[in-house]
Amino acid sequence: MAFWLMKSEPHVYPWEQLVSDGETHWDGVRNYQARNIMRDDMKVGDFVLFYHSNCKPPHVAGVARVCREAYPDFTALDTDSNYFDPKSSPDNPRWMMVDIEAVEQLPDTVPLGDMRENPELNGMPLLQRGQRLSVQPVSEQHFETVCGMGGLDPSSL
DNA sequence: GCCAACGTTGGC
DNA sequence: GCCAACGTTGGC
Repeated sequence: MAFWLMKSEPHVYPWEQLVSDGETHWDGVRNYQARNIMRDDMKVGDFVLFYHSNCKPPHVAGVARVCREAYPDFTALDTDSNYFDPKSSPDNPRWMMVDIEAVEQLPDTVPLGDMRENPELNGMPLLQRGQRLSVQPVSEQHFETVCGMGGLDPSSL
């Protein structure tokens, strides 16, 4: 069992949309490091902190779970998609995605500033300078701390 | 809107 | 394989 954090801009795909969809395919990741994490490391049942970036304030909104392991990101093959990549092909798909499902909304969203101020989160990748990865690892301890800050008992998951 | 940090591209 | 130029991310 591993723990992850995934970023989404709320005006692109908000947490509320995941709740209403139930589950979704995480298309559009075009960064090799993030792809490798999805392809090699994310397993069904892993928990995911759903993070809203590029908003005021940035915050963790809810807990999701991986419900399908990596498979080709078909938007890379779709010429009509903003995520189209001419270097990807059906025989040799360059980009991968996983599916995630909503698990629990945090009773209180957890703002980035609060996370920075919490010494229990020291070393969390999200808080490192210049961190831009849209899919990143979270330790179990940090995962539980963030849940707690959001008013969610992680042992209830 | 600014800009620091980082990733990618492409000429050489 | 180096590295300058450029594009993107994302907090502030």
